[in-house]
Amino acid sequence: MDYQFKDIEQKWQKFWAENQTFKAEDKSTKPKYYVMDMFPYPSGAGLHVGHPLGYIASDIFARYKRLKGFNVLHPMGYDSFGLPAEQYAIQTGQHPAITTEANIATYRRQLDQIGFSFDWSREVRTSSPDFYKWTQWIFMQLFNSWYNKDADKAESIEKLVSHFEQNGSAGINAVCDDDILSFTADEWKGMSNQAQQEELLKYRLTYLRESTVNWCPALGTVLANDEVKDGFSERGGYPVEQKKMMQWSMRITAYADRLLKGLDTIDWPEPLKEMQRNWIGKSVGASVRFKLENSSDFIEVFTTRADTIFGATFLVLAPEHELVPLLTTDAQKADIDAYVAQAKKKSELERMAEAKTVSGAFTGSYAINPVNGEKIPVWIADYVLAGYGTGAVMAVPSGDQRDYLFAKRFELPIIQIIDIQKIETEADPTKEGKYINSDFINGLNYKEATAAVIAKLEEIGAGKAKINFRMRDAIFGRQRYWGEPVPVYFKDGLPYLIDEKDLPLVLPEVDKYLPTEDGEPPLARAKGWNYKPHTPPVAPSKSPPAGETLAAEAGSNFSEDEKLPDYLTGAYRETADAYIYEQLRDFSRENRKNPTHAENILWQLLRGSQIGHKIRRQHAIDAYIGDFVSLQKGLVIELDGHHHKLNKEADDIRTGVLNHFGFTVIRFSNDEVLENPQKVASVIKQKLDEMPERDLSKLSDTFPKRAVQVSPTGGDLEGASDDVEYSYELSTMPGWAGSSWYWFRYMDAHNDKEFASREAIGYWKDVDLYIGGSEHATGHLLYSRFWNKFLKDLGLVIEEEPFKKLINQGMIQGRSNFVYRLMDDEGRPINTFVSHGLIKQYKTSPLHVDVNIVDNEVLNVNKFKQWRPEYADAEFILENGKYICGVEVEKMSKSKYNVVNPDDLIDRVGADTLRMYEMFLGPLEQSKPWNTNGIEGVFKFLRKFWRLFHDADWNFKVSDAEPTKAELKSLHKIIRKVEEDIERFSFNTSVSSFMIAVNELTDLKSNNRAILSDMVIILSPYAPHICEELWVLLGNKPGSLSHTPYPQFNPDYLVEDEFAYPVSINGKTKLNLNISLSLEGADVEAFVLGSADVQKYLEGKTPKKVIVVKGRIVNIVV
RNA sequence: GCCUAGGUGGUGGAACUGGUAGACACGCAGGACUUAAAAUCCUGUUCGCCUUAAAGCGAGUGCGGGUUCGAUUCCCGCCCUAGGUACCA
Repeated sequence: MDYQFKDIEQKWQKFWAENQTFKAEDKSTKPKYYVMDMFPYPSGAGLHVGHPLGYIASDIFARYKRLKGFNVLHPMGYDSFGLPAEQYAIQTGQHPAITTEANIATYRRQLDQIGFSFDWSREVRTSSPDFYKWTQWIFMQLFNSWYNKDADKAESIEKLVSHFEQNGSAGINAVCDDDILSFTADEWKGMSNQAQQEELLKYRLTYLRESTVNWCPALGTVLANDEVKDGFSERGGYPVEQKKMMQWSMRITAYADRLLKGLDTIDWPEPLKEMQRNWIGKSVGASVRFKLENSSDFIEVFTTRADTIFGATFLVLAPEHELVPLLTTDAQKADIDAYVAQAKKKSELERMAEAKTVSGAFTGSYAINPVNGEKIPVWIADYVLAGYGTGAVMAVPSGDQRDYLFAKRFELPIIQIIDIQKIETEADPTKEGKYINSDFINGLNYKEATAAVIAKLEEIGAGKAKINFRMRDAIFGRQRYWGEPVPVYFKDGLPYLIDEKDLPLVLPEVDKYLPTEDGEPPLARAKGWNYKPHTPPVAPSKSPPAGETLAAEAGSNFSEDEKLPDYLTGAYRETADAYIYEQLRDFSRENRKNPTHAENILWQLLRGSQIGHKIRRQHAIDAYIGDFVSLQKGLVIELDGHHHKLNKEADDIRTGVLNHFGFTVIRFSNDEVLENPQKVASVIKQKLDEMPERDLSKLSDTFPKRAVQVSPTGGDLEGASDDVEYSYELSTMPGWAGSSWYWFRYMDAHNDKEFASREAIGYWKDVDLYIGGSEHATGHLLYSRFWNKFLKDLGLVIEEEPFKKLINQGMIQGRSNFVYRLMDDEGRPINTFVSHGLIKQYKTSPLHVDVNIVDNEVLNVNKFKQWRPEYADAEFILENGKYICGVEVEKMSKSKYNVVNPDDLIDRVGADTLRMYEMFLGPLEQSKPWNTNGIEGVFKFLRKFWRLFHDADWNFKVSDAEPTKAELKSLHKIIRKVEEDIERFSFNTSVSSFMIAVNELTDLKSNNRAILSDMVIILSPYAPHICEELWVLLGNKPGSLSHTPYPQFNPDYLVEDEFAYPVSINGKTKLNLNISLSLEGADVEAFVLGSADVQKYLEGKTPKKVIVVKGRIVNIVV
């Protein structure tokens, strides 16, 4: 039979699936090899011909490694959370899970028919609760960790708490927020739980912070920096604006240095490493404090050129700098205000566009240069960015071009500080030469000067060496539906982790996938979606309550009130039912012992009956604990921490419940209390004075009592606890959450106890080869490295880096074809089309034409007429009887009719041809336009290969004779070549070599079993279907090919007796001479010079010199 | 501007550490088979000059220089293309 690719391919795809041929073994004596692809987002459009490029390469590699005796893990999955499914859901109401499921089915079908050797038993989907359970779990570990700079690793938050308990904040060197408090151990213990939690949040590796975010109103979500291009969303191109929002962030900056250092240890493409280095943006320099002339305040600047400090003739602040109002003198106020207002109005784009114009304003104030006491003016200008460094620079016009232009524009002094500096027309940033005009560093070179200046600054306390990073913490949240819910709920405005037992926190159903009317994320639409803790939320790190002892230790002012009333009697009993009270009692006691700073201050003014009303602290009412409560008047006074604004909805519910029970609620912010506690106290007093007295004796009647049965088996207890509900975090995780750790899940994809077992991680360790696109350079690939390092710090994984070797496959661009429609004199189109070579003679307009009806730029005119009804009677102006189309390289997209679908090609020439052709196209890493021209060549090659095994009538026929020397030479050449090529990922050249080998064997009329058998093994990674078929025809067991050993290369077969030496004269090759390889240099020279042909070329001249490179070349110099 | 990669026939591309530039394939041209087409096979194909032909001569890896017996490969300067990035102090 002729080569029947369709039957063969279907047969073997079925066989592999049924026999799980490619299932990786969990335990193996073989060495491991982990080959992974960047898993796809299953989009609705399905695969185009560019997508499989990387998958084919990794599949060839995986199959090759199996032949080489490795236990290969080669998995595939889907990055199935994401925006497109959600956009589609918004438009159609279709649940994203359904769309995603359907798209995955399409992807799977398309992948299967290319014949990949994936271990599908390990498939992962980031949107599956089994998977995102562990994404949430890792989030929880991040929440429970802080970064210890001294140990240079992440540690558990318990460790930090125990340090605080023993030593206070002293001796902690952490990566954390700027506004951390400093406190003693006693002060720490004296804080309320609320205050402690607030403080700890400043250390956690995932934390809440008000940050300026890229808000896209059209998409209703926040975008990462790399999703915004020039002020517009990358997806959809909607405008993006800056907005302040409370957001979850990941403290990736803690790992900046390790992320940078790690790059030197991994085998990744240089451009990609460079992008990461830029993104991290480490600059080594110094921070310097410039004292203000008439104030104790100072301006801190960051500089990478501390050595130039004697050339600093002014300071420049960003217009947004916080000291600007303070610095501005009355005389300059109008100028400064105008400039700041103007700068504010300018968008990022305008600022960039005006980069060349110099503008600024003088504040009127002066600062003192710490090294020489010079008085220098302080200016503001928008070339200084608030977001980088300290938002202030010391301007050295002689060395920095921007400072130079600024100095020229505003006539500020420019001081030459290096002897060889040329500063007549522009700044000269040289580091060569010796310093002048620079006091104690005069005569020093750059290195010495930098060290000397920093030493001096440190000595006088005016600065120190500092390293600055450009990288910012990564925002970790989207106001979107189709993502992982964050395993957090809010209590009193502070975030708490849900219990690990409650994972996965499953994405709830909503009626619409849009934000709510008041701008809350879609998850706010989920009915009754609230958290019910198993125990009241207490910080996990808290020491167990130790009754009076702890209270005594806490010292402080809480002695008299501390004696707890019997909880079953008295007023407490009146306002909370017994069960809930029991639940809340410990918690409210806890709070009382650990008030926030503001609570503490206010309590000192309210306690007892100082204001004429009896006030209770942390009093339980129904399921809530009021901060301060007057039972007589029915007033609840609440103090809000700064996280409170997050939780307006929860607060409203709370207020509603309290109102229901006859309480009025008034709120103050912590800031109000801290600023003016007396005023707050007097407002409270006034309010209480106005309110009528309540009849407390009737309170127990009006209070709706539940029938409480204290039962160990639950029952009503469950029902009762339903009321203790807290609002979940409503944003979801960003797209990169699941992809930041998925390679571990493949190692142990069905584990429901751990994200992956220790044994699995211990065996597979890391990814040996990772193939994917470079578009993830600063997103996925940076975050993955971050999470990997974090998990390593926790001792959960082994390697510091996740991906040992990484290859970027090039982008496959589209190649569009055009036809040229003729226009009449008025520019109206006529139904006549002009061939590309003739368009200069006519007035035409180009139109995209479907590339599938064009073959080698020749339009199939009949198919074109059928393509669109309006072209049915189109006419053509041809050249040489053909219609030639124009060509342009563009992105592959439906609207440009240049999408080539792998399904069509597989139907036409088969998967094996497609696989080999995609490799044959060129180097894997190079971007190139797709061009189907030429696929025939590969198809012909496979037919030719098939024919080697068959006689003229297509009967299978091989000979069992001893292989000839020529056959062995062809075989061993290709054995070595393919080995070398695969190891250096040069797949295109090995396809060429296969063609050469098959051409040679065809010429030799070889059908030798031993030779062909090895050929089948070598070719099988590239064209697995045809090889499996031939393998069985050769008499082997079906399916055994994939794990059969790769043939051993034997150099003996390539040894030659003779070599055709190219003989060149003065470097120009003139002829070839066959010379025995047993001859050494001098003999070769004698042989060459003895040759009559050579003498002819020498024309009687005597050679000056003869160079002989054995086995390579002979060159004669005359 | 800066960083990184790259620039080779009509096209995709090959040439491992300096050693016969253009492998392999497409396309194109000519031919064989066929009533014809498809398929298949054969020959030629870097450019220019010369020749009936065989052969020969010259140029040639973005441009200009250099090192070398010999450079697509190494060095210097420049031009162009792609990707990244930016008032980053």
